[in-house]
Amino acid sequence: MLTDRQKSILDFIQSEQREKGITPSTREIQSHFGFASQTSVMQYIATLQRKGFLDRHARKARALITPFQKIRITDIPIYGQIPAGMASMTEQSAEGHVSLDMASVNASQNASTFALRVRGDSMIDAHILDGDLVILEDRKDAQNGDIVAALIDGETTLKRYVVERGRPYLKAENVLYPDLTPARELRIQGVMISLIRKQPAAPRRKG
Amino acid sequence: MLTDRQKSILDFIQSEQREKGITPSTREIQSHFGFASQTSVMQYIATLQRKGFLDRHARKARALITPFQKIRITDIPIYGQIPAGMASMTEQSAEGHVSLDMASVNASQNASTFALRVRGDSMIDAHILDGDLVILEDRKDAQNGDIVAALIDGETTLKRYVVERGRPYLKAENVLYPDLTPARELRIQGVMISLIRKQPAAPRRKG
DNA sequence: AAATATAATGTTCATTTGAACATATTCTCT
DNA sequence: AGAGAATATGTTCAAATGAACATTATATTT
Repeated sequence: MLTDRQKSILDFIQSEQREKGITPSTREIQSHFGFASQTSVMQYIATLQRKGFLDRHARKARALITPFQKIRITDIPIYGQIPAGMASMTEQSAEGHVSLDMASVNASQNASTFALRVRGDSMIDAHILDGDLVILEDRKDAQNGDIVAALIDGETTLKRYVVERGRPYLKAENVLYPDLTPARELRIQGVMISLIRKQPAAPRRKG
Repeated sequence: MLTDRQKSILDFIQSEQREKGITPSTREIQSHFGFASQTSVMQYIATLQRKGFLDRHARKARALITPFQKIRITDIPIYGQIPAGMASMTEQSAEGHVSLDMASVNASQNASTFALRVRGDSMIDAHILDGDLVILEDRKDAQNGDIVAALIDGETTLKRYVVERGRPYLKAENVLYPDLTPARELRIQGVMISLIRKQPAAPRRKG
């Protein structure tokens, strides 16, 4: 799709954008590649733009827009504990954010996502540990077998959603924990799509 | 920390950066706020910079750097299998990238990182599954108990690094797998700092 | 042999853009 | 009352920057 030369110009623009926070001017690109004329650069920019590898604002300074900027990076809000009620699940109550590209977490284009900090080991057999960050898609429906954040009888938990003989219940992935069958209602707040774990540093001694 | 007016100027710069991909020029900021003089803008920029809310490249066009850009988002290359030899662990041999903020993966400022796609279940007792993406810091030294990618007798694996009576070996976190004691050499290629898992969609039926 | 895409040079121009200077008003905190 | 910060104006200048024009050369494809 791109010639070697074209790719190297694009790479340069991207790396400058990354490292310095601003895109290079035509003259900076020119001098980096040792061109005797800016026109060369203008031609490369035009080509890259035509081929869709670069966007820009004409007649503005340093107004190149690299695809790197376009990698859709989402800011996912992290909730320590979802309060009982969706209304309060606003940006304000978030305890932080994690930023990453949609593709790496299975997120579909339009779905809104949020993250939960896992407390306890009730999902340990699903290899979800205390402290893990679980990323969920904001959905009200789940398939049998999905791991969901659900509001059950006024409290929110992360469990596996299981339907048996038409009746849904929440299953803990730890034999020490009981299944939760909803007395009144079972409201799904999100479906798990991904997990992020920070590996703790090794303790002084280890068995 | 910031006055209302200062905050509104910063907000404008950030929102332009987000929406258009480039930061506004002083004159654009001027006209947006209806200032009769650019000097006002220059003063705000100086103040925001002094207070640490804005960075910039002096004497360059559209060279403001907003904190939003500063969330250091790293592109971590993903290797399917580390080839036996560090030389070939270049960007070229990467099978993809994951982009996320350093803070979410425990990465220290200067360390270089890479990711490995886990194959097999030899680390399942450490809750690392087949298909998981393990993020490692590019380090040659490890502490007893760290999970590492290591080159042992010519092959690379992900195992726990254990030192016993002064002798290091690699321990699988699965009783079905044997410990690996290096016959010749044990070269550490990286220390695990984080893990990313894509949760597979629930299968049709689930037990 | 003709056509087309890629790659490069040299020059000139108009506009965009950041920067500096002197000055003034309002507000808050001593 | 006075100091200092925040907010604002008006003007001028030099440098940075994108854009256009005419030309040339080398590949690759038709």
